[in-house]
Amino acid sequence: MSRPSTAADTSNRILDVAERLVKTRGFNAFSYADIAEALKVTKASLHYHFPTKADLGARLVERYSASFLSALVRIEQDTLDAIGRLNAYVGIYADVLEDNRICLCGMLAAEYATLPGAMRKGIRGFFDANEAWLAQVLATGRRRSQIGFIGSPSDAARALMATLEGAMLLARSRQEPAQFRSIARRSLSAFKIRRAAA
Amino acid sequence: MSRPSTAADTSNRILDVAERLVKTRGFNAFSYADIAEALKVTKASLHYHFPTKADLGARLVERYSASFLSALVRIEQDTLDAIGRLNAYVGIYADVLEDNRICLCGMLAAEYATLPGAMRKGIRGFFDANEAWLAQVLATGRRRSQIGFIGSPSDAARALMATLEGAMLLARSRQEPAQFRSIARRSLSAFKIRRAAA
DNA sequence: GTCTATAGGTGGATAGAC
DNA sequence: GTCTATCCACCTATAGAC
Repeated sequence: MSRPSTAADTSNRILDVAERLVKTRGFNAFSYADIAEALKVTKASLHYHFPTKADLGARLVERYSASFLSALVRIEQDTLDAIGRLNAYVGIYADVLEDNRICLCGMLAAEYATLPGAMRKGIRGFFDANEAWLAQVLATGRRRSQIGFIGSPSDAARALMATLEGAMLLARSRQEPAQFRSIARRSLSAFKIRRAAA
Repeated sequence: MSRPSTAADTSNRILDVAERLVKTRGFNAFSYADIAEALKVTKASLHYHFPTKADLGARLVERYSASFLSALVRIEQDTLDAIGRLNAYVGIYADVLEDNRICLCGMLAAEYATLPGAMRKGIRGFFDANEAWLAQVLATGRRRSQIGFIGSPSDAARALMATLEGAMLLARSRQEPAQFRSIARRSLSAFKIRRAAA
């Protein structure tokens, strides 16, 4: 049942390794040699698929963003309640935190000043799309009285994103993934409506 | 009035440049050559003051941590109100965000997996001390009914730290420092007690 | 304390055979 | 598409003169 390896397959395997390396070490702290060793190919082969590291990085952000956004679409289809949607959103982050990794775009946001233009643009796009999705979930949830919060949906969305990204950084440097979940739970509980009577 | 330059002076000037570079580009994305050029000395001279880059990095975290903590002590002396103290705390972060910089330890937290042991230890110490200070301010403020929040002071402190660190990342990658202030204001307003009657 | 000079290694990237 | 071989720039770090 093994089919011949295609360029797309190889490219994706390269991106898989690169993504893991960026999430753990950062874009500036891994090399083609690292990927070559992991895949048991030579550096020259990698350059066939991604001529420059900037190409690789740009494609990486693009793929990560697309996969993240399609997960968001799925959440909206599968879950109708606002709290449920927010829980699922946090769940995506929580999954990443395993094995000493953090959000790809969170890591790249730290390295932002050193990255090529295409990557920067992709990172901004990721955060913009996340914010837009979250804001829409929050606005809808408030309109339906499923959640409550002060201020604009965009402001609340931004604050939640910032908290989650920061919590990943903090939790990883302390080797305490549980702290991420604790902070996330706390942030979400702020949206819960306290019922008037028991 | 110019006194002869001492080793301590030179070391501090080196650390000043290094700190700026780490805050903007990260520890892995600057070199002795960058510092040498900025200070108009040779790379070899730098190695006299800091034999290895790991030495430089460790000293950097140490100095940053000490300076940050002494600022916290000053806040506690100068400001008695909990809200005032939290505002001053946020102010320290806000100042850093100028010129495309972020918190030194926030940046290093992202690069954590690639850093030498001494730096890692220093970063953990920074976050631990920050959390302890914040938790104490929150606990005291709640006891005096100056602020209100749910859960333990430590949990609230961690969440606030995470939000501020994440907000710096986000605001910088969007070139929108105002978004940091907006998120910070929002976080602090959650601690404000809503008075029963006007 | 700062310099010149250089070692020894690794980075991204290319040429050309297969 | 993958390989061998190689280039050149840059990195951290050291030796030794001044």
